Amino acid sequence: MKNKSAQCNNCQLKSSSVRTLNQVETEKLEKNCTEVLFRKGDIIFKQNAFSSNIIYLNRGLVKIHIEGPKNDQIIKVVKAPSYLGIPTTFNEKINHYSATALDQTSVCFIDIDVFKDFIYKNGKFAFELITELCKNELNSFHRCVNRTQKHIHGRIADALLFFKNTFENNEFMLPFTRLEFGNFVDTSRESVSRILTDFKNDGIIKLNGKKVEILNEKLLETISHKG
Amino acid sequence: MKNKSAQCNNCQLKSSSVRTLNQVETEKLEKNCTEVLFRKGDIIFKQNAFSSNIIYLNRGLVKIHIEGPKNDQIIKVVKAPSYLGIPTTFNEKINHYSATALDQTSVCFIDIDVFKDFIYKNGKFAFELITELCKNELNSFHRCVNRTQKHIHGRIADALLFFKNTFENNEFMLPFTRLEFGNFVDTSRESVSRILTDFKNDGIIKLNGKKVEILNEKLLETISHKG
DNA sequence: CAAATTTTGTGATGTAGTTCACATTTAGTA
DNA sequence: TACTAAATGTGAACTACATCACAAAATTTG
Repeated sequence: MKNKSAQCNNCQLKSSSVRTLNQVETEKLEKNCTEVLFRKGDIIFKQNAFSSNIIYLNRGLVKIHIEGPKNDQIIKVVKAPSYLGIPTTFNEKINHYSATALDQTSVCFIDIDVFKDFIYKNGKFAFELITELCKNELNSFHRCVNRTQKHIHGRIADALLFFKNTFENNEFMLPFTRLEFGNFVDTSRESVSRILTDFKNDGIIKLNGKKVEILNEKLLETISHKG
Repeated sequence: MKNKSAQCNNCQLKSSSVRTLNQVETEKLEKNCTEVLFRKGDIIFKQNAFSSNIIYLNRGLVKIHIEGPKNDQIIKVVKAPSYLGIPTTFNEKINHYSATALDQTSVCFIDIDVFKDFIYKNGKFAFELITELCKNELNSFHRCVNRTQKHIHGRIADALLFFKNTFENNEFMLPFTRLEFGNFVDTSRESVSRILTDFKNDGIIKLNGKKVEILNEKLLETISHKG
């Protein structure tokens, strides 16, 4: 974990809400914001710990996960640039979920009072934030429906297509162990193994450890739709 | 469906955001707001239809549901007073889910531009709204984890405790058919039947059709926790 | 109020996916 | 570079629920 003073003014990775800030506001943000680096596996914030800052993901990939009654569940995987866990920080004393870096990751910690002040005083800022929160809620509804109603083959197909989109490439390294993959799609690590080799044997993907190449995207989509 | 002109100023059921409005703003709201009554089973808004208004539930009980790949899934049951489906209306062309009245229900349709204007110009209004959206997202995460990780007995126990809380009474009428109950807890209607009679036989509830009385809340909670 | 329709309960059967067990492989570290 | 620990693959047995089938209630409607 490494600390840098933030350079919000020159930052190329502003959120749509931060882009609404004027010069004076941006300087205020800069004074109340630190950039921190995390390595793969580092915990950025932890469920049940006190929440203190608004966290903005500049660079890297992060998993958001909740300790459930049975397993750790990976609710979503977030790619920079994006806010991390506004709901868990905003007017909540403790974090309702954890965030863990899946690769080399850079994060801005923003003072929550400064952030709230922007909401109060800058209508555009509030508006952009609300828009983002609404999008998140819709996504989480759809993810939940898919999680509960699709069979494993469909859910794993979904996950592979999701990674294809986030890495913007047909070939990518899974940022997960098989167990984590299982926690992402609500199955056991054994089932993940079995289904990935199914897909490999059917010529849908090329598979070598964590390296995946999607060979037949169409078919993956069919499997996703049919559940 | 019956239409009334709204009386926002005297309304006793204001949302925390609307409570932040001043006299002038409240009058503006009143001019751009109509109250509509729905009966049990009426659709308030429908998935894939164009979304047009912010909808505030004054009185009654509503189910929010999404058509999934397999079943209709009831995402949540909302009790008045509360906003209905801000995420689905806000900056989205079409509704991502449906809302259906579970009993006699009264709803305010608020012009979306007036609503957006409040966000831009009244920081407190925006702040309250953001707080509410954050709470909703956290709830939906927890619900999703419970849905996917608990066994049916646990999920049905959860649902019964939820109704106990929303009706604020140990005795209540289920607002659901067994099929809807199944869609609420992700099972078949048959399993709902079986497990409710299990609970009845174990003396945990008294059951007569849709009428339920919780006799052993402690045990229900244990079942809920153990999954 | 009688007929038609929807809702419900319950047994029998089927199955998707879990869990267990153990052999390999891979990665981490002293 | 060897030694240890973690991650992975795969067969076999098990199980929680789903699905099917049908009878009985309850509700709706002409």
